Amino acid sequence: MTKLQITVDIVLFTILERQLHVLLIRRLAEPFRGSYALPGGFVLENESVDEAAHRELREETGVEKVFLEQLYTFGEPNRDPRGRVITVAYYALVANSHILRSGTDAADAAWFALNKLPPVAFDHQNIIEYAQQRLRNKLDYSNVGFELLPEKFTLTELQLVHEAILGANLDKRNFRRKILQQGIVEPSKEWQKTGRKPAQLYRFVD
Amino acid sequence: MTKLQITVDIVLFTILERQLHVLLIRRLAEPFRGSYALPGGFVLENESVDEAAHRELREETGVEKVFLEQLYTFGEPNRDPRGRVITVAYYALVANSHILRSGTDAADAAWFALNKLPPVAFDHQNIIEYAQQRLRNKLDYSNVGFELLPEKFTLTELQLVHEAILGANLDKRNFRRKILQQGIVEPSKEWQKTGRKPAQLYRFVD
DNA sequence: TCAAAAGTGTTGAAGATACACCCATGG
DNA sequence: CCATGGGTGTATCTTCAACACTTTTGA
Repeated sequence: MTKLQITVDIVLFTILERQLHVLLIRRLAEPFRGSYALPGGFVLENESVDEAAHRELREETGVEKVFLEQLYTFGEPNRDPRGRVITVAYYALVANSHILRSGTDAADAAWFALNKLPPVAFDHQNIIEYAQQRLRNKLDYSNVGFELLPEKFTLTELQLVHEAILGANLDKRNFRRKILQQGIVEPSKEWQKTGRKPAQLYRFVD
Repeated sequence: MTKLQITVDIVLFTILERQLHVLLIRRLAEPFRGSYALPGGFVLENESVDEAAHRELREETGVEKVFLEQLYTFGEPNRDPRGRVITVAYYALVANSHILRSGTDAADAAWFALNKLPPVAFDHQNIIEYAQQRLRNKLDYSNVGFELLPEKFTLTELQLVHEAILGANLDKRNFRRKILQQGIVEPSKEWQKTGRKPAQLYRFVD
């Protein structure tokens, strides 16, 4: 009897060039050596599953203190050729200002746009699609969009985040009205001066 | 090193006396011997986690072919005093016309209204609350309510299901209009004759 | 004839959608 | 001076919420 094992896998999203991207890591070991896979690893004896997800994300990508939420548990008997491995999938969001640590674990990590994914190991393609769907749904009834932005942001940047997640264009005036009358942002005293015309920087309020 | 184990636990809902009820089973073994717990058990080597949930539900309650959906995975290290046990929680819905099998496994199974739960073992109280919340949310954007009714039902019965899940009263005219214009029910040719005035029996259409 | 549950429309408020132009700045 | 992206209002439609009486039947 082979031992049953539990892993966590994390779908880490960010926005790059107005598109939703996912972090993948090239596998150095068999099986699926050389192909890309989600960051993740085994759950240790004395940590919760949530802690394992945070730890693996930190070890493999250097990313800490991010939004991280459990997604679904994938438990088909043959999803991993090494034996019986059940994985608890998570998804996480980082602003693109976060920088990936270049360490041994993260040696070959890279961001991929969702419509340009390479072939991925195991059932990770499924997991990624499931995460994307969850993120879209969640955008409707929560403030999850802010997790993909730095502390201060313009309303146009926020709109681009929503458009990237939904994969659709939104009307600028309707979007701004909706966000402002929800009262979930407040103007900071700063203006973004990098564009043609200065733009008001906002901050998320809880 | 103690072996890591995976269980499934199932929150089985039904409607009794206009109230949402949960099925609990009295434990015959330590720990928590004599207290109530959710039906569930260990995931076997060659079955998927979903299959394990279906199997445990069948074995412990006799219930088959019901709506069953994964809820959340609870993985705190000390949630089970026997050792490291991670549980994948599910919730399931049955019409109250389904009858519990009286077998050895289900010897002491009983339905409890959600506001009259006895003390329950492990972290099962949490799991039940989580399931109730999920069910409420799901009612808004899905047809999950029909799973708690027999094939043919009156609109008033459907409304009572919604009210039981939401814990609130609904306006009859608004409710009926909403359901009918969604086009998710069709009138059958039968009428329910048990009440004072005959009521149209409807059927769910997909 | 009375009690109980079935069935049926309208109105007002709020929220969502569609739509186009002027402004400030850097190059 | 022009190209770029920032910023702003209104009209319409759809959706949701509030609200009360008549009908059929069994007891």
